[in-house]
Amino acid sequence: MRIATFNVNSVRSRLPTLAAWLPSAAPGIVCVQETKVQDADFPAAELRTLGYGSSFRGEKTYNGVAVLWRRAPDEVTYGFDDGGPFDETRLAIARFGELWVVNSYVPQGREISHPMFQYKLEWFRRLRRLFERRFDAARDLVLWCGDLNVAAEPQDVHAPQLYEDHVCFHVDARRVFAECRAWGFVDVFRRFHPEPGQYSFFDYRTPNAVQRGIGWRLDYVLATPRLAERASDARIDLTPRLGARPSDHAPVVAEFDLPGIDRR
DNA sequence: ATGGTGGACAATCCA
Repeated sequence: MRIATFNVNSVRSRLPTLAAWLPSAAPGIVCVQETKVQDADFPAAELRTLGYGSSFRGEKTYNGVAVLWRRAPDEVTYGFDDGGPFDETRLAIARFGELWVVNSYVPQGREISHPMFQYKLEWFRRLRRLFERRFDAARDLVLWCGDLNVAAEPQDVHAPQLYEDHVCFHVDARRVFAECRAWGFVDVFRRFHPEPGQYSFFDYRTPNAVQRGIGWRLDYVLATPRLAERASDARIDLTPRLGARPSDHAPVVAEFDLPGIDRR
């Protein structure tokens, strides 16, 4: 079972990219972020012609998450259930048999001094409490995917010394992300790629960023231990960037031995 | 120190 996460930066403008990438990459499940479309206008029919069903929650212009699948999930819920902001266009939880897929688009935070940065920190704390309430880290098969808008370690950004005050590398953002992971997640991609220079995000404003290695790892595939031990590979797929209008993010793709999920 | 590009949507906001 191949599972991917992909911040598409508008699912409608990225349809040609998806039409080229989905058949060749052939993921069974794709966690999509930044669809930037309200539900009435989501291109479900176009994705269906590519062989994928979709579950989605979006809004006009901003945010939006979707789960693309070859075999339909048993249930999908959106947003938080803790009485705080629902953020249903940033969080989707889909169950495929025993496999729980948590797809998140974490708030970027804007600036360290901006209220949205505190909102971002609180978002990670809320997500950790959601994991605590809903799942058993030692037993359940939970996959946490998405654009998490944090470079976890210095090797996850091309010039860490430049970005200590950046909302995606500030020590407070890295700490709450680490505390959320510590609930019980393994960084599946990093297990297969311990080497530096593996980035999933390249700023549009940096010319030839990929070729120059000027990027960030902001997109993650994280798994509870029982799921992580079934992983056989993970990679950042730069081929969608070969198209005419690439997203600023690249997909992260991982392979899991989950025969019961494929054939359920 | 600043601005660089791209997306949505129609003047800026967000990343």
